[in-house]
Parts: sequence; structure tokens; C-alpha cells
Amino acid sequence: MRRSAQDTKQVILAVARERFAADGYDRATIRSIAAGADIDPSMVMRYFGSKEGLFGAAAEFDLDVPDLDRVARDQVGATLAAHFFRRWEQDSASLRILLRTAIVKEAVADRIRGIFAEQLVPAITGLGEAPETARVRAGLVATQMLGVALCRYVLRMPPVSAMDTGEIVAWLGPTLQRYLVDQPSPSGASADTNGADSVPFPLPESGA
Amino acid sequence: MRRSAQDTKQVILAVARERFAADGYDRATIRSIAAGADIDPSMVMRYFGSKEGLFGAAAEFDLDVPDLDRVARDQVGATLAAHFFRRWEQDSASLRILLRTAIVKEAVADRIRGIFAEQLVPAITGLGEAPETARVRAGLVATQMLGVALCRYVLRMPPVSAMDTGEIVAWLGPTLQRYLVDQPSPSGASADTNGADSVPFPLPESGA
DNA sequence: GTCTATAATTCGATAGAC
DNA sequence: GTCTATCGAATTATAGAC
Repeated sequence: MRRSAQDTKQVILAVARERFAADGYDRATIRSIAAGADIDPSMVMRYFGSKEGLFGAAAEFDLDVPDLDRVARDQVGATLAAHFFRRWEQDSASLRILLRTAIVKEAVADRIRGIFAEQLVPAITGLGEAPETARVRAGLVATQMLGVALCRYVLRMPPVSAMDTGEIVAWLGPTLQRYLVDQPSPSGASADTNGADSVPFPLPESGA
Repeated sequence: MRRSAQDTKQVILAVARERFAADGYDRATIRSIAAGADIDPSMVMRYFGSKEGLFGAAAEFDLDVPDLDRVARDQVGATLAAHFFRRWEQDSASLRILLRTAIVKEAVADRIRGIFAEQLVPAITGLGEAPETARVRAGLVATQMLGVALCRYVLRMPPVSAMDTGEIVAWLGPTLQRYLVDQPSPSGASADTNGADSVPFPLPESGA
């Protein structure tokens, strides 16, 4: 069959995204992508130059974080949680690509750090935080959201992957809310260097 | 140089663990592990039979979850968070191996699900929860803890990887506390099928 | 625009000498 | 107990016919 160059490129890209998302970078071979697109492997090289080039074209990503300024202050957590799930449930490919490839390609891990610094941190700084505080809050939000993404879309851990989005958001909303606007430790510990004495275990120092 | 079989096996295992943790399953080649152990690749095959066998020997893992029964009810969250960090800061290799390889080997993802079901869920069921509720609570705990592990030890995301353990525990403790013992949605939403109307966005159904 | 043929690597695994 | 030599398979990438 003979197709236009544009059509062929689109088909290859669509298959590539799904393969990278499902198999990771190393195991998503050009051969398997070509087979999925019902095409010869050399066509992939012709259009994208190399496997790296194909990956670059297939792995575009944008968080599209909403303006948190325009949300009632006590709803920012639920709003942000709902936003991510609305996005991911509609299309989880970009997310799965990112998580599955960042593990093996340092360049992709860099990209995640970039998305974090350039999209999530600014959105939180917009809430009126000092830059350094905003970075910490953004980091905490990232741990919870990347964690639930990992469990739900990559590891497919039963209770998490089976819950409906409304229930998950109801649980995660208050968590993000606290990370976004509350004081460091609501139970009384201060925000200084170490709050470990509020905890029944001795803790190792981060430099150890 | 000539070493005893026991010594050689130990050296190979130590190098293998670090390579699997740093490079993932596919890129941690038998050749590179042998080179790191200053030994011939065929020795690895001799002692462990195959790459699979080597991985099985290198990837043993145990959460060692503490008895939550014996902890003050309002301290279970902080206790659990502190426990994981105490363990991970002392030796993060097992954790990194698990995260880096589960992404690419379904058998390892199975293993994570097994650890979850056989170690974390029972510890929470011991708190006196109905089995189904305990599974959900355990799943939520897993999302937060695996997420922070991913950001700190694998992606090395700056604010999270730089924070000291006391500060992180101070933040995560209340989160786990709520996941472990609080009612589903403290802000008023009910625990039924869908709490989405407590949220300013329409949400897709999980089956969509 | 599509495909065949093949080069150049790299990997896991095996056989066997010492 | 250790190593050399090598096989067979799979990969990315290139050259070129049609």
C-alpha cells in the first residue's frame, strides 16, 4: 500500500507513542514499531533519522497547569488533583512514556526535572509563595502525583488502578491542599532543619 | 587472581545489585557486571546459570513493616514514614532495583504487587480494618511512598532529593496518618461510588 | 514512497582448554 | 576456579534497487 508522507509519519508516531509507553525505550524497537504500523523499518529511519529522533518527536509533554490564582484558596488541592486525572484518564500515553523511559535515559529524567521547574513550580509561586518555599511545595506535590501515576498506569497496582477517579481525587485533594498552602507540620513540629524528634525513631542524616 | 567460590559469588552479587539499581535490567549487562567485579563474564554464568538467575539472587526485598498495633493511634503515619526512610537511607539499592526493573519486567511488577499484598496490606488490616478498606488504605500509602522514593532516589528531583529525612517525614507523616485511619474525605464528600461533585471539574469515569 | 540486503555492534549463552 | 573462543540472535543504521 502507498500512503502520503504525512499519513505515514502520523501512523508511525501514534504506534511509537504506544510502544514507548508500554515497553520503555530499549524494548520498543524500531522493528516492532514498524511492524505495528504495518510498514518497513527503514521507513522509520527515513522519516525520523534515528531512534533518538523518533523518540524526541513522540515524547512531547505539557502539564497545562491551571491558574491556581483563580481558584478559591481552600480548593486548590482538589482542583489540582482533579486536573491531573482529567488529563491522564483521557490520555495516559505521555505520562507512561515519561515514567517508563526516565528510568533508563538520563535525558528524560532531565526533562521531567525541567517540566517540574518550568511548569509546576511557577504555578505554585503564583500563589504568593517565596521561591524557595514554592519549590519544596511543588516537590511534595510531585511525589504524590507521580506516585499515584506510577501505581495506577504503570505498575497497575489493583486497588489504585481500580478506584474511580472521583474517589482518588477525594483522597488526594486534601493531601495536595496541605502541601500547597498549609504550614510545614500541622501536628506541631517546626520547619527547621530536623523535625525527627517528633517521631519515635532515630533518623539518619541526609548526608550519611 | 584466584578467590574462593564464596568470595567470588559475593563480589558478583554486590556489583550486580549496584548495576541493576543504576542501569535497570536491560542495560545492566552480564559483561558490565563482570567487568565491575574484575572477573570473566563466563564466571557469572557459572555461578548463577543465567541473567535471570543472577537477578533473582540480587533482588531480594523485604519491607519489614513494624507492628502498627503497638504504636499510639495518632502516630501511625509518622511512624510508618520514618520507618521507610530509615530503611531507604541506609540502603536504597533494593528500592532502586525494584523501581528501575519493574518498569520493564512484568515479573518484577508482579513482585511489587506481591510485596504490597503480603506485607503492607496485612500490617494495615492489623489496625482493625475491614479487608477491603485496608486494601484501599494500603494502596494510598503505596502511592505516596513509592512516589517519594521515585523522586528522591531514582529521578533525583532537586528539592525532594535535597531535603533531609526529618523534614520529609514531617510532611509525609500527616498524609499517611490520614490514609491509614481517617475517614475517606474529611472535607465532607461521602465514600460512595463518586465524590466528583465536590470538585470544580467534571471527571471522566474510570471505565471510559 | 517502499522495500531488500547487509554492515557493524552487542548481547546472552555454551564448549572446552588449562 | 578461571579464561579463550565462539555461536546465534537481535539491534540500529546504511546503501541502493525498484
